[in-house]
Parts: sequence; structure tokens; C-alpha cells
Amino acid sequence: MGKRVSLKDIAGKVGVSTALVSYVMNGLEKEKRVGLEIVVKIKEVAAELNYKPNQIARSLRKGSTNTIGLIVADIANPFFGQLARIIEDEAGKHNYTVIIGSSDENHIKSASLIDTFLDRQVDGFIIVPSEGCEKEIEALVRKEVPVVLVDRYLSGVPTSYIILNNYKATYEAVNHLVDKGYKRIAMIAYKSSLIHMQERIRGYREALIDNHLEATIQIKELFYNRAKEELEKGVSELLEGDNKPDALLFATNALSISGLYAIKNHSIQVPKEMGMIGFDGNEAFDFFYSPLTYIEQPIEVMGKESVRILLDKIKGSNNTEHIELQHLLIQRESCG
Amino acid sequence: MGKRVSLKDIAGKVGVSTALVSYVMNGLEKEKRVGLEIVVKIKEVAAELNYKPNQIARSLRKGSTNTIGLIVADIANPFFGQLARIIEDEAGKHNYTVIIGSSDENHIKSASLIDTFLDRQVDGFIIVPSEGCEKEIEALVRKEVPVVLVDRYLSGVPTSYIILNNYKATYEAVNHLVDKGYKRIAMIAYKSSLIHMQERIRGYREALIDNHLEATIQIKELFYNRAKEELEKGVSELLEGDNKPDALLFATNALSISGLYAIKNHSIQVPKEMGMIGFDGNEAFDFFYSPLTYIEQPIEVMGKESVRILLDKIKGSNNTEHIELQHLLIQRESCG
DNA sequence: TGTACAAGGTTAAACGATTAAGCATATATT
DNA sequence: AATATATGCTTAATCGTTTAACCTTGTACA
Repeated sequence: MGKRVSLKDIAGKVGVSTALVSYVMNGLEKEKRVGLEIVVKIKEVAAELNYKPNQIARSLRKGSTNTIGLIVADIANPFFGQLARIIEDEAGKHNYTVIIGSSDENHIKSASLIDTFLDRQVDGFIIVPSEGCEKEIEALVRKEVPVVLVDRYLSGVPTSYIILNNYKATYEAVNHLVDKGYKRIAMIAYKSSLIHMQERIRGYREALIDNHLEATIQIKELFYNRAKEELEKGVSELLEGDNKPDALLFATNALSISGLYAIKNHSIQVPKEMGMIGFDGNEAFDFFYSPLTYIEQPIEVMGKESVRILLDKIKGSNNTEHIELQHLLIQRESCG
Repeated sequence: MGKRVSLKDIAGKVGVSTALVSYVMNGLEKEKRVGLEIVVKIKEVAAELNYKPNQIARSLRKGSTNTIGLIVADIANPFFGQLARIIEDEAGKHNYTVIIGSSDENHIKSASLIDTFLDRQVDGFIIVPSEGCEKEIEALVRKEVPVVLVDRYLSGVPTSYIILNNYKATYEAVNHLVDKGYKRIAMIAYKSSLIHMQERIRGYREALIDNHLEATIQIKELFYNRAKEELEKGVSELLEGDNKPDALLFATNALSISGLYAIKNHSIQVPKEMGMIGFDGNEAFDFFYSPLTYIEQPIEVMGKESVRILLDKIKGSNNTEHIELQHLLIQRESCG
């Protein structure tokens, strides 16, 4: 890797100090009263040598890297892939670079990523927090590192966040199922104390209660790392149990997809025998023989706003913003 | 953002020079003959102050950042999302961080990302090259920046790369369709001079020729940025044309998915009326009413090997490796 | 004539870590 | 006793950029 052109090279060639070159390169020629001739000459030589500032050196000196750390559950998951893409584009517009890490919903991995990114002096974080990572996030807040949580937040940890109106989303989904005549609606969720999950579950519960169907509440809470297998088992249990449900509500995109596989394997008729509502859009939803009704998240807004809030913070804002976005229920054929 | 603990802080507290602290922190206490007592004391204080080395400073000094730049077509595309995830994990094992950018198959964006990443002094690149970015990649090679191309390569540009056996993959896919009795097989591809696309097309062509079906060759080459619309149109044209095909071969994952939508919209019977073979796996393939036969790429190997080759290069290897991975034809119901 | 101040530049410290070179002192070797 | 070697630590340069502080010369103004 050949040596790159530095300020010194230009300064040497023009015959001035590096300070002058730096001023010109940063557009401070007026403010710092650099002679017109010299300005021209410096620009010429810089172009000729194809000078590019070393951001590492600049970062060290300025104490900021123009980099933001993004931690998602899994970048291979299309939901987070899309989110990452939006964040990447939005950050790029403001001259920020994004480094991405996948936590696998594991707070140990999250902590390790946070450390790695801190060592690299990121200017701030956008984090999809894992269960149990309160301490790590609190530590960031204490150090006054700018942080925005997305998709979920941690109660008791004073950060900005941007989430879906999870409660309302599942509440209305259940209402929709009830309207369509379903009477024994079960929910498939993750076993998690994270608030987005708790709120989605609460929305489900309270909707059933408000419809006087509390007796039919049935929730399968699965472990993230073995969700696929547990889901197979859970669905089988539901179908063979005494309270066989006539509709399923899924709490996340990944669960919805796994659910589709399970339903397919059991050759169950949707929507006749079983109504279904999924979470987030997915091509699989469209090609399922009974296209899935689902809860749509405004992922673009979520990504863009998270960047905006973070950059505000990085620029010194002390506002703590709590944004709750509205979902959309995309109605199709999977529930009558 | 509060100030972090530096070597100087530890040195001050222990009462030694920063050099000693640096030695101890880097495990050079033996080699550099640091006194046992001091070693213990330094480690104590470092732990107490929770010292973390500033990677930016270290990078500046060492001339390497332990960062690799990954440029894919679109991180929101699950194929690239998965690839990125594998690369992230693999790089992490070797203590490297990944910064990711999406080029949208646009060489201007690619160039801009390369510049940004170079300014940040990445130690090397893993790139999914866009059409027309020969000059940029050549420039990297000339500067002796370690580069590995994945998914495609650029002929005439001497880099390491790792790709699929694209020719063989489509050749065998066509053979499979012919075996199944299809006689008018059309291909849906991107209009691109990139070799992976050319090879996929060549495999299709030559397989038809070898089966004495050259008269039936029909290829729709679509523009990347308007692929979805063009695909709708292209499929309609094919279906209404004089040489209505009885099978479709798709050249990429995204095209396959769009193709499924088109076929769905036209209510065509697969595999009776139309055989289909897609590229890469996708959940949508599974839920299409006639589960799609597809060409599978060993994406895990592709990701891991690309990291290995890159790290070898970063460590000074001068080998230029050209790896061609074997595909797998996953046979299901979409072609009889 | 002396004082201000503007114009146009340089110097050098700083960011934090690394590392070659040097300087004592103690011990071993002849 | 003189020299060599080992031990244990410090000094200071370096990476490339930024930026406060300073220096010099020329011009304006009283």
C-alpha cells in the first residue's frame, strides 16, 4: 500500500507551511488571510498530487470521526438490512460513515460491539437494544455518548428512541381478526422482557379482554436462538391442544415467516381453518397461497429520523426525543 | 462525550513513562524487560481506570486500521445482507471491523465509496464490482491496496476474486429444463457487461446450442434501475410473442422474485404451462405455489474465503487467487 | 515620527499510541 | 579490576492534521 500524499508533501512542493495548506484545504483562506496567489498555487498542487486528507489523523486531532456505529440484531435479516440501508444513505448525506454490527439479540455481543465501536471513537450510536443490555447503554449515557435506540427502548434508561406504536398495532390486528369472526386467537411471540415485545403482547391481551375473549388468550413465547424449532413444536401443541386456535398473530417478521412454514407443513387451510396476521412486509407473505395480512412499519421514517436525532445529539442537542410511529394494517386474504 | 482514559493517565498515576504502559498493554513486558512489580501495578491501574486504547491514535501511528471496506450492490438485498453478515463475523474473529456501503450497481457511487473508505484508511476492500468501475479498481491495484472481488470480477483487472461457476450453473439449469421436456426456454437477465452476467448468459446459450435448440434462444436483458417495470413488460412480450416460451430461467435472485410476481399476475400455470428456475434461495421461492427449483450459491464459503484471501493480502501475500465455487441445483416443483 | 492595524505568513503544540534509541545500575565474566 | 552483559526504565520522534499564538512587513492615520 503506497504512501499517500500528505499536507507536508503539498507544503513542500509549494514552499509554504502545512498550516497554510490546511487552511486552504478547509476553505479558511479568507478567514485566515491567505494570499490569493498562494491559494491558487496550493489548490493546483493539491489537485495535481490528488491530495485526500487522512481522516484518521483528522479524527485524532478533532476528536470526532464522522462515523456512527449501528448495532442491529442481524444484518442478514431483511428488516434490519433495509433499516441499515436507509441509515447508510441518510448518514452519507451528512458525510457520516456507518459501521454495522449484528448482536444476535445477545447482550454480550452487543457489549462487545459497543466496546469495539467506542475504541474506534464513533461519534454516536444507533442501537437496536438486546434484552439485558441496560447496563451497557446506561454506561454510554453516563459517558454522554450520543445514542438513539430504534425498534425498541429500555425503560428506565434515559435515551432518545424511535419505535412503532406496538401496543396499538397488535390491538388493532386482534380487533381486525375479531371483526372477521375469529374467536380463538393465539399469539406467537419471543420470550423477552424487551418493551416492544411486551407491548405487542399487551396489545394482544387487552384487545381480547376488551372483546370479552380473555378466556381464549394463548401465547407461545419462544427463545430467539431456537425459535424455528420451538415454533414447529409450539404450533403443533396449539393445533393438538384442547383450545385449538382459529387464528394466529405473529409478533415479528422472522416469526411470521417461520410460522408460514409451520402452517404449510401442517397443511392447514388459511383463512378458513386458520386466520393469520404477520409483522412487517415480506415477499414470502405475498406468495403464500393466501397472501398474508400484516402490520406494516414505516421503516423509512424510522431510519431517517434515527439519523436525524442522532446527528442533532452529536451536534450538541440535549433533547431526549421519544418518537412513536404509526403502523399500517395491510389487509389481504389471510384472515377472511 | 467525556474524555477517555489515555496511556498518559495511567502513566501519571503509576509514576512511569507512557512507553512502559504501552509495552505492558501490548503484552511486551517480557520482551521489553519491564519489572514485575511495575507490570502488576500498571495492569491494576489500567483495570481500575477501565483503560481502552484509542484505535484512532493507534491506527495513525501504525498505518493500519484493522478495518475492511465492504462494497455490495445493496445491503437491503438479502443475498448481500447474508454475505455481509458472514464477512462481518469472519472479520470479527480476526479483530477486523467492517464498514459497508451500497453501490446500487452504479460505478459513480462505487467510486465515491472507495474514496470515502480510502480516506478512512481501510486496510483493504471486499468489493462486488459494478459495471464500469474498472478504472477505480485498477487504481486500487496500482496503489497496492489489498482488494478481493466477490460475486463477479473484471476481466483485465488483475485482482483476486471469488465467484460462482456461473457458466456451468446456468448450463446445467438449462439442461435440467431440457431433460424435463421444455423446448422453448427463455432467459431473464440484466443488461450488463459484467462477467458473471455474461457467463450466466453464455451458459444458457451454449446449453441450448448443445441441445440443438439454438433457434429458441430468447433473452430479455433488463436495466438494473428499472428492472421491475421492464420485467413486467418483458414477460408480457414473451407471453404474447410468436415464440411464447415454455420455461424461464432467471439470472439473479432479485430477477427471480420479480419474475414470480409477473407470473403470478399473469396467472400462468407452473410447471405445466411454464417451467421456472431461479437464482439463490429465497423464502418467496418456498411459498410460491409451485416451489421454485433454483441455483444455490455457497454463500458462506464465498464470504469466509473472501475474508481469508483479503487478510492474507493485508499480511503481505502477493498471491492472486481466482476461486470458482460450485453451485447446487435445488430441484423442486417449478419445472416438472 | 510614532502608533495601529491589517495582511500574510510561520511555529509549534496537540491529539494518543508506538517504538527505536539511549541511559543508568547491577551482575557476570575474564 | 576491567569489561561485558543483563535489567529496567526514560526520552523523544513519529503518524497527519488542526489551530492558537506569534512574527514580520507594509500601509494608514494622528
